[in-house]
Amino acid sequence: MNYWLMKSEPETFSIDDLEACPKKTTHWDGVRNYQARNFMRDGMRRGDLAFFYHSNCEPPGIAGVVKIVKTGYPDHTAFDVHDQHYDPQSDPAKPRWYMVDVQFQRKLKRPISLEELRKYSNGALEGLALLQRGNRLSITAVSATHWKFILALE
DNA sequence: GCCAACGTTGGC
DNA sequence: GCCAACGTTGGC
Repeated sequence: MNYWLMKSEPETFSIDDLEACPKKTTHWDGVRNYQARNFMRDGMRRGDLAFFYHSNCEPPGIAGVVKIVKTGYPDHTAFDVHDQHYDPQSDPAKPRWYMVDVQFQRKLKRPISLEELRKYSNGALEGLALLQRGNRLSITAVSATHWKFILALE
């Protein structure tokens, strides 16, 4: 079992939006970064858990927990000319971009803000990818130790 | 294969 | 809205 952190701008798609989805499940489309793709295509396993992180909002931070319920498969939005995430260089015969399905598990009892997480950047959360300088990666790995520590902050 | 220009992310 | 960080693109 692995742990992850997945960012989303709540104005675009929030944890409440996910909870409102049929079966509280959706596909995590639109990722157009190779490192993040590789995590979804090669790293994520069914049953893995991920923090749902709200980015580009006030305050940014971890809002809840989701579960990976379907492993990596081609991101069809890359094939759709009318989609915002269309990529002519991805074609169904050789897809460039992948996505997974995630299911809502729960919201945290209280959101854990980035500011709060940073307090531990030189301590218990040292090495957490989210806190690495200038990390804009939308999907990152979380160690089991860091996962437990963050949940204990609730 | 280098690297300048460009586009995007995301905290502030 | 600004802008630093940094991934990607494309000319050479």
